[in-house]
Amino acid sequence: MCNNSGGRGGARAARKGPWAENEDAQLVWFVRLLGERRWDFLAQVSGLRRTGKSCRLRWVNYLHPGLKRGRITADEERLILSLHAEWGSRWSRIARKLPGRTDNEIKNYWRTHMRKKAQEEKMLAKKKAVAEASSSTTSLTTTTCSASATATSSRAATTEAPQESGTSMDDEAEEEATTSVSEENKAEVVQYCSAVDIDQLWNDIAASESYPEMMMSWGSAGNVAVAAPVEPSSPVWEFCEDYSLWRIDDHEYYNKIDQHALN
DNA sequence: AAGCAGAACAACCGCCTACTT
DNA sequence: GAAGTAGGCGGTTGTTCTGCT
Repeated sequence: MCNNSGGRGGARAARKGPWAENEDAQLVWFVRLLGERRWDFLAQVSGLRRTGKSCRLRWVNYLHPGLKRGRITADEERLILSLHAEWGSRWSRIARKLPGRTDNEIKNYWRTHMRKKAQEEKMLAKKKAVAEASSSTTSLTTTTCSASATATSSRAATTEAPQESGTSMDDEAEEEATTSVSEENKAEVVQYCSAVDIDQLWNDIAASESYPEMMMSWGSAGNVAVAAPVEPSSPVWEFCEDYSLWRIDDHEYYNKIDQHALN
């Protein structure tokens, strides 16, 4: 029903594969400007040769400022386990209970860790059941298998806790340091964006027959990096350019952030 | 150092639902 | 109410990273 390329007049073939840094920067810039909506439109006017879907996914899973990077902690794992036991594969729902984690992240984590554990437990239980007298163990259902798997995994997670929690502490400290800076930066962005009423902007865009040209005139034209100096110069873009905003998991980036905060 | 296997992560695809016209 | 569209979701695949031999 919904075609990926969607939107009006999308003649160019959408680009696929890994995102380049300039694409990320471009996306961040336009999301800050236009908000997290109308992804097809955003994809079109930003000059990114990506589908709206792809843009949204990139933003939600990788570029969103609220994202927590680093390994899933023992606490998070326990939460995932219990929520998965309750809701099943409702990843987005589970993700809402884990601030800073995306459904994709949790889904991947489950695939690589938990499912394997669950399967192992299942196999063990099966072997055990076969080994034992078949008469007494006929009531071993799939449900109980997975339940025991969950319980065991949970226990395993607890034993791993010391090592993992150490990492998470570091991550949290690091994240906290970053957050304070990004808040500062956000303030700059908000200050800039508040100069323009975004809703009014959307209305104007909707009313305009030639909105792509209108947007292009802002300096997208397929390359914000080059066109960025157009008036008014965006603090977002400057920040992206100077501090590689898109590489939010990069330690070097964090260091730069800290330096930026001190200046 | 090279090769391999498994883990981790990023991205795409297809379907579904909610919303708009 | 029907049709079309945008966005969200879960499943899956492809790529990169990491540790081991």
